[in-house]
Amino acid sequence: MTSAREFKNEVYSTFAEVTKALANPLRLEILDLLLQSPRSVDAIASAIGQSTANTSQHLQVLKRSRVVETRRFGTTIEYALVAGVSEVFVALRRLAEARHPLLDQAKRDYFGEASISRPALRAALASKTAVLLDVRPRLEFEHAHLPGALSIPIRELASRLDELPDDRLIVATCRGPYCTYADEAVHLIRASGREAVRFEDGVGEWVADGGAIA
Amino acid sequence: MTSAREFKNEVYSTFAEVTKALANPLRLEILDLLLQSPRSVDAIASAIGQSTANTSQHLQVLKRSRVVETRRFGTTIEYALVAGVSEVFVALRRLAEARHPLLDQAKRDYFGEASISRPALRAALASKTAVLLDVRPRLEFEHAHLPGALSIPIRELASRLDELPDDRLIVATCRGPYCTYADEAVHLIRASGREAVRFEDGVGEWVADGGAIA
DNA sequence: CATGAACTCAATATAATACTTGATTAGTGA
DNA sequence: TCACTAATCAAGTATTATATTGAGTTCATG
Repeated sequence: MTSAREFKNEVYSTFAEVTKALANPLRLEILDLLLQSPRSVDAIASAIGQSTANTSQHLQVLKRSRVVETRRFGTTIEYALVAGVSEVFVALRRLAEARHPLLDQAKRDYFGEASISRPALRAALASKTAVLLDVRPRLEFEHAHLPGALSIPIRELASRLDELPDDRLIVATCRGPYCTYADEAVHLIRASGREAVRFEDGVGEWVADGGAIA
Repeated sequence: MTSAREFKNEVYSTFAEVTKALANPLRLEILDLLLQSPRSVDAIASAIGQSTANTSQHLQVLKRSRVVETRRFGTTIEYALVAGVSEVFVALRRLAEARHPLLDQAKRDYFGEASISRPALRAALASKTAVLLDVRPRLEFEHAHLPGALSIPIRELASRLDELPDDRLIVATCRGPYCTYADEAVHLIRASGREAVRFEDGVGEWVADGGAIA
């Protein structure tokens, strides 16, 4: 019979297997990507700027602690978040931001763009004074998006600016608060003479908080 | 001007400072203790069965990542959780348990005790067919407890059994699902001829979920 | 100001992690 | 079967984390 102390050791060690999987910047970046949609190893590797081998090894770590799961399609293997992970991820990010206001500061310093909050966005959409523009790649948009959002991937935006109304505020959104696509979009749209701001959160936060998705 | 990649590195590295603090079994056990009430270094050290020096160093890690904070009282220094941490901790524990059913299994195998769920407890308390007994140390009880709970610390329970009603179900609760005091209490109370079960969660979970506290 | 208690710090040995390189496996299609 | 692509594995090195020991602080009290 094991002692109560051994039992505790086992419990907290098992618990720590999950937290250790989250204890690495690259793996957090990977989870942030997977929060949007499942991806292949190669796609993740190029998104985070790492070698395939290194990316694969990080993915093994996440898989071993059952934070992600895999499906095979021919020669490619698709990694996806396990249910329940997105809630923890978003909660953790909130905590990190509350403890380190510099995160927010760094973002502001770097981009200097205006952003719109969730309640303000809701109000603006309801009164039809704004439209929501999702600039993520088509696949991610199709996987999940906010209701009423327009989809123009950032790569196509420059050539499709004429699809945007010019009498409303354009609210650009992408993966999350650290995704820079929305900021690029704001630049582009403003250059065309329209008004634009970025959504201060992102699709990930909204969905994790139970926001309706289409 | 920093590149978008450097900005991302900074963001996820800062983020990982928090997750790294959680990536160790002893530190998780410490957080589980602090979820109940603030404590001195010595108290934590003896609770987790580690040297004062080692405990102090783990606490420094938690403090550096701003997961805990300190207050000095004379020669003793009290460590406490920072606001927002308990939510993350409980969410993480849920995820860990969902991924590792063995945790639950191990608990059941070891204790073999019956437990009562939250809705069932609410109903039983409302109909006055059960009383809730909190067996944590007095200080923790005073720091926060569930409404209507009776307080008899586990050490005093054997000599105070006559304070318990003998016509109602006694529901024992302590810190959390891995705290073994509640199981010991159930043993003792059953030996006195009364009916007893443990509460399947613990005070920590209930409070983190917004349950009313006295 | 000397003492003891509560805690922190510094130095060390050991163990675990991260990233690279190059080899290997699994599946696809000519 | 052969070549090609996607992914994993294995080995080596550099870095980082952990627990122990013993010394050093800080503060209340006589």
